[in-house]
Amino acid sequence: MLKNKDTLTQCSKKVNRKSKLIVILGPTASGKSDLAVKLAKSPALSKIEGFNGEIVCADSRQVYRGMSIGTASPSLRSPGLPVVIHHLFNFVEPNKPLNVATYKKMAIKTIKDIQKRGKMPFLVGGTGLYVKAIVDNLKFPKMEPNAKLRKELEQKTAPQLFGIYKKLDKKGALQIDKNNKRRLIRAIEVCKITGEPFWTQRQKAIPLFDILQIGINAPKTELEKRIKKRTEKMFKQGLEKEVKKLVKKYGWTPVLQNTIGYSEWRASSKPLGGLDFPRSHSVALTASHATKKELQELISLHTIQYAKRQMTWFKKNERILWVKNYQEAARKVLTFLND
RNA sequence: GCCGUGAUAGCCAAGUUGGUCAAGGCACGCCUCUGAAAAAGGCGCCAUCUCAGUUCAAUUCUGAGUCACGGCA
Repeated sequence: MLKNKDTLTQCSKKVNRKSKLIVILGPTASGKSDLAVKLAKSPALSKIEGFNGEIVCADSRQVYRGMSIGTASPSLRSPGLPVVIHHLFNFVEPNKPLNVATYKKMAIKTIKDIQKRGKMPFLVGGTGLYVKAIVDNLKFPKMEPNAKLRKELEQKTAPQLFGIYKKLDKKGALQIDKNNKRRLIRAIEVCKITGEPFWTQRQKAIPLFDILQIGINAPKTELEKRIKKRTEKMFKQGLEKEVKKLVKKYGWTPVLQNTIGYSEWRASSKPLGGLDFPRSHSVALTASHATKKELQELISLHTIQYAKRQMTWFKKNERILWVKNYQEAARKVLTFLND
């Protein structure tokens, strides 16, 4: 049954069919990376001619160099798994932040290149916006962040910023998050420099690829358990050393300050009421045994919270096919490829 | 055993010289998302240790009890 269909679609494929892209997403610690590797090298799937996967990162932190342990980079995972080529991992200095728009350009270029070589790209990661940028082909306002203007606007209060924005973009003002300074600043930035209202510049373009989105998730309690275990493992793998090394080399860059597993080691990192976190944790970089344990708990908590936020993002995406295991995923991939 | 201090949400923690009391913060639940996204922001949820007294009215004042912490012995 599939064979007949196959020959039929084979023809049209060459004419105007978009190239295929498989997206694997889910919350942190759900097992995306392992699943992707297995799918990419699956013997069952390799029967299909030309099927041979390469992985492209869709994770806003795994792109940075030297942050392997804290971001659970695939480079140090599951030594038993087959070797698959990974792209856009571990390649940016943590003092040169990468943003969505730049990421999108690079990812698309990488995906197209993989397709050109006759291989199947797997976009793998948990950063909702990054995935969306590719899947929905988001068209970002062509306006690079302006550090000077941002600094200037940063001094103002949210109501003040809202006042400014209202004058520049009436329609946008009705919808924007009034209390969110970061968004207001970006919106003003775009309006001021491009001379056009921000809201009309947020657009989607025609999708670039024929996309299958596979989501993997676990029940909440199980995911929490896995996160705790993984955090413990990070400490054993030498997270402390990694953090120290990075801080020594780059200082507390915005990236390091904004990454779970790293920021917690910082002196001024916010203590947590619920955990009764001691002030002494400000000496985290020379942490005592007790403090380290608390630090580990804090990192686990932050990771669990992050996982929930990720799910909030993914829940909305109705095109995601949620699977429980490799078999289910493999079946979906097979159908997708034969389609 | 005696003296002192305290007891407010799952945790931390304000004010009320008596007026439907109940600020914050964290956790927890839900959500928003177009160049910082592991970011930023929004909404929701939960409370005065027990018993008695004074009073029109007690979370607040008084007494006793219970528990906790500190000191003395």
